[in-house]
Amino acid sequence: MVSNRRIGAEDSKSRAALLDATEQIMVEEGYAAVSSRRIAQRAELKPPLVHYYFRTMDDLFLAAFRRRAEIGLEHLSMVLTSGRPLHAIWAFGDDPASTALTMEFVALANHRKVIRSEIARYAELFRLKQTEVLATVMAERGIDTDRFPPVAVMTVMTSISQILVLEESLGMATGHAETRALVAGLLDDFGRGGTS
Amino acid sequence: MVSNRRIGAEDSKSRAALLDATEQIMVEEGYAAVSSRRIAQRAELKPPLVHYYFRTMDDLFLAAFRRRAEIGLEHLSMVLTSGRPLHAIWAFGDDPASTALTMEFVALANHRKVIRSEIARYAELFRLKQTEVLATVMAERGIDTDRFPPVAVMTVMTSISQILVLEESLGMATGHAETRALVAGLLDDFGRGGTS
DNA sequence: GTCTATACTTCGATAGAC
DNA sequence: GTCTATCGAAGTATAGAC
Repeated sequence: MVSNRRIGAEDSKSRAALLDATEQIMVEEGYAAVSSRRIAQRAELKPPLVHYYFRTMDDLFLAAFRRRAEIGLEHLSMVLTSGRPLHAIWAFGDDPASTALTMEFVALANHRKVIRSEIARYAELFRLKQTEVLATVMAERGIDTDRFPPVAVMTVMTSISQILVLEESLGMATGHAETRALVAGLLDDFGRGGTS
Repeated sequence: MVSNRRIGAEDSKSRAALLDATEQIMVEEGYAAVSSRRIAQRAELKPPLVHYYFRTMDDLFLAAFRRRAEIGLEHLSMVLTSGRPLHAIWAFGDDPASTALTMEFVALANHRKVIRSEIARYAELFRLKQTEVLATVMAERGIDTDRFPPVAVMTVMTSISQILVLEESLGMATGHAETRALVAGLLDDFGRGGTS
């Protein structure tokens, strides 16, 4: 049975504060540390307010994810029209704060089923958008896109940056400097228009 | 103040059952779904038994992680002496079940500080062990290890397989087939002894 | 439109009986 | 070596006051 309880306005200041608090707790302590009480405490509001603005915790997480994903899409659009699109694509995935948050949402998706499809949907959007730009650059540089399909190169780039950020958050470092140097070198080669 | 409460034997059947249950819940529902009551229910034991065998939940997670990591190290040792070490390294990281569990532990580490250093320690161990074998193979094949440091290649391979498995668990597929084909091709090239 | 009081559930953990 | 009884804290969510 669906509840008829009233729900707070979307442009409320408190609502935004609750979403901000949610993000902060996720990054600092992990998604499992997010609870209505902790969020309210962080936002300096009363716990039940969480349920006034978001009917369930799923609704809260969904709203937090969508807000962040939309910001990311806008950011990506801006950045891809910059002078060095390849480096821009790499730098985009190499941002620790946003990657950490993304990985928390992915972990969250494992036991919040309603989150899963939304994450997958946006992740596909990001990949396609980035791949589009990458394909253009690769074609311009005369790189063999049969041997190196842009979508595969894009997937590899994303994988590397995400895992590097993830490992660094654990305090790992083995192989990181070498990997970053390797990627930087390859990006420079691609940028100059090597044949492989 | 340290509790003097008694603790169960390490070779107890119930203790092993509790660790099994912990793993199952982590994979199926995420680490946040693991609670002493849920574990006991899954293992068909009484809830307080969890605290009899593990003083705290941190102790439980630590024991679960160590047990799995040691199994992984043994598995890795066996696999690396096989006929096709490159493919063995790749296949090792490309195993969905173990990767899913690993990613849950990583997510868990974000708010269970005592887990973090243990995960990092084992992850470094794995990387060094795999890199050692990779370096030997690359040297044999005459691959330029200055331009492609084995530890960087190893980091990249691990990144790709982990992210592919992770994304697939979300229901994503964009770029995966192309990426797997690209990796397979490169591994074959490396295996045959290309110059780059 | 916003917040408070509160019900109900589940959690981790301990002491002590068997 | 295992289980019962139980405490205090924290969780989600709702009804209703302001």
